[in-house]
Amino acid sequence: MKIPLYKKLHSILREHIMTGLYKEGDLLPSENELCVTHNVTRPTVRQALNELVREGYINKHHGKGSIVAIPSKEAGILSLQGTSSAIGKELQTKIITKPYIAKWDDPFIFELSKDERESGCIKMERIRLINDVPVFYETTFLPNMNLSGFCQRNFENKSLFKILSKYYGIEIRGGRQRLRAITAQGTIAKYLQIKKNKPILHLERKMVTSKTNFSFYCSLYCNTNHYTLSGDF
Amino acid sequence: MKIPLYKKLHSILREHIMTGLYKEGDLLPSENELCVTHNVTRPTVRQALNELVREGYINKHHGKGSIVAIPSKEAGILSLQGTSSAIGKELQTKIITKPYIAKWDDPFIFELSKDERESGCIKMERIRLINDVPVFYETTFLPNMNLSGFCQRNFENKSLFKILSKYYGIEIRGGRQRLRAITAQGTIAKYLQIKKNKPILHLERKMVTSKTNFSFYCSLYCNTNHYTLSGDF
DNA sequence: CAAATTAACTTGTAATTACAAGTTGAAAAT
DNA sequence: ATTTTCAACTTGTAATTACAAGTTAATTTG
Repeated sequence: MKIPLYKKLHSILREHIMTGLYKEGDLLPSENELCVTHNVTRPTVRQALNELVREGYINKHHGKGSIVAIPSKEAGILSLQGTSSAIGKELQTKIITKPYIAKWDDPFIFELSKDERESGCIKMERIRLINDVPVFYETTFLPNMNLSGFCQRNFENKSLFKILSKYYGIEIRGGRQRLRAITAQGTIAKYLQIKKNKPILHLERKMVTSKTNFSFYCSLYCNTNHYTLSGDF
Repeated sequence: MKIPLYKKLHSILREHIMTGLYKEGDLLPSENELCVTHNVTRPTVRQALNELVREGYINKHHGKGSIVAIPSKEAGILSLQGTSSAIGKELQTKIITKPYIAKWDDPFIFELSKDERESGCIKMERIRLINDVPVFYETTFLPNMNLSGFCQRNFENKSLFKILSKYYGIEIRGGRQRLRAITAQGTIAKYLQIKKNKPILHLERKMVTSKTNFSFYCSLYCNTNHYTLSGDF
């Protein structure tokens, strides 16, 4: 396969930033230095750097250089946040049903392209717990396109985003989300271990990725009693 | 003033798209044509077009051309969307309490800077109705900084965003939002004309603007029975 | 010594050239 | 008439050159 030089350089530099070779606040090598070390010309280097700026990995300063930044990831995507207590330590992911190949629901929560409909659907149900208390009940839907070995993977306590990024080179580029407040009933109340008619949040989300025409979807029920859904934009 | 050629071209083309000279779906003149008509070279044209792509005004297709698109504005900000019926026509805004100067709640829903706390608060309560049915109950909090005549303005059926943009040159740049599902009680149930204990959505939002150190806030209760909160990211 | 200058960096803008690669429709072959 | 081929578009990638303009630190000047 033929990968453009600026894309190669871009992923090399991004890798160096992500692995910590270049740390936050560091000055990246100058454009001319990068030209020499990677044997390309300045327009090519600049194309790679512009991508990094766009993604938030660096900030450029006229006359000074490129400074490494931490990209504020998942902007706009709502994610969990503790209301008061510390969060992050005791987050668990429990698999209810492992990924399996199924038909798309009809009608589906979002409009599907012909390609997506024809390729079928990989479905998967998970619960997220904080301090052993269930907070999310999430159903994920992925089109069954070039995801070899996906169903065999172990998702227990692993991030779907990271797995898609690491093993399939798929990054989230954007998407659409819809929110409703509903009351917990039957299965959902059971999974979230709350009483019937308690208010919960229902979030339907479409994720558009870096892989052309590849989107995936999720339907998520959240008990917002102790934690909120929050996000930057 | 010295404005780069690619920026000039960029704003010319953006203007043409916004005024409708190039409509959605139209094919933009080719890069070489733009070179001739604007008397610049292709790298310059491409730089201008790349900006337009980044902003969502056009999509480029290898071998084909640049197709005009409508940028999905207010990305990340959740806004109202009808579930089925047509929306947009029958949206009303009703003022519950006109803007008035008050003290900030303590504690406030977001952390405030010293400047904000000292300047005091402009408070305002509104209800949004669709087809005469209340959907939002919204309290807005603005720091009382350089907003001369704000309390005297008429907000009935007017967009706060547009007023801030038009009369004060303030544009929304980003922000943070938090979501919870709760049950309607007392005042809120009354304003939204729903029964007690019905599930509603509570959204707390901080808006960061183009004016340095100027942010404003809102607390919003939404009946998501017939309409959802939705947004792109 | 302190201030001003300058030289040596940095990124920003821009023209020029060349070829690769996807798209489309007209011309040629079947 | 239908298919195939191809020429004429389009955008994508990349090297080269040149100068403008912001930043920094060493050097010169007062």
